[in-house]
Amino acid sequence: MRKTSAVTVLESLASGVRLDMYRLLIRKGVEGMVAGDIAAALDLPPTNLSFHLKAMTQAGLLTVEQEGRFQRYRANLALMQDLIAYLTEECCAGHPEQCAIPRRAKGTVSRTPSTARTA
Amino acid sequence: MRKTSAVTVLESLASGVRLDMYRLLIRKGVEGMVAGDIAAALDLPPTNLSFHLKAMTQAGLLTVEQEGRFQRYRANLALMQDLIAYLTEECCAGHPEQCAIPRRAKGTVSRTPSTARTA
DNA sequence: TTAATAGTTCAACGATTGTTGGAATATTAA
DNA sequence: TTAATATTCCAACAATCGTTGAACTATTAA
Repeated sequence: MRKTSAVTVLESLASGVRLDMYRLLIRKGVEGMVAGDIAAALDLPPTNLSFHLKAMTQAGLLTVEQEGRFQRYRANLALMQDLIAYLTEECCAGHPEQCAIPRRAKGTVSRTPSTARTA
Repeated sequence: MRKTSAVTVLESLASGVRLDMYRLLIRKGVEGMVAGDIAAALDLPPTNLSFHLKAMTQAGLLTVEQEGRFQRYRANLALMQDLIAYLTEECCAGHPEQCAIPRRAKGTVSRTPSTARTA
């Protein structure tokens, strides 16, 4: 992950509203949620919801898929894993015995339901 | 971790400068770095550096310890772990088989060099 | 004591962000 | 076709954020 991407992802999580949106969607997994249901769950006016959904989708944190007149949003789990790796990269470099952050084996790549952008 | 704390931590990482600062410090582990060396490494004017160090320290992401006329900063690894747990909490709730995010065993707590606030 | 070094605080400014209502677009139902 | 529903786009405004220079405090060296 590049720095600019990491900043964009972090920005798009750094607000109470967007954090709620992301956590709501990550719970739903592959099912995801349509925009209207997210609005209802979090009690947000549609304009505002759309603003945040767009920001998060552009950051890659969410994916969208059209379903008739609904838009279904899903959390992008792979990107979250990349972010976590970026944040903890080379933690305690050269002194793994001091380090409390769990390390992933090198080359470990996990399969994800869907990483592709739908938009 | 509470939502307000998570937002504060994410805000304090959501900028190129602060992300660089954090990643620099997490590499140093328990050694940490004094403010002047951080400024030199990232080529930042002291006023600006101090502004960001303060924000990150108040968010709990960094700890400070005075050493004579120097201030030594260290990354708070425990808080990063809490944040990661918060972000991935209840991922794919009820459908672990769909989920690509690695789960931590319940009750897993890792020892960290220092979690206490020094200031 | 005086001077130098390390770092923080303050005030100001420009830039960016979040929220809102209203208008626009797209899809489905009547 | 027309009307209703779902969602996005646009413009405006207030609020917040990041950067800077100048002034300040604390510690150490001369």
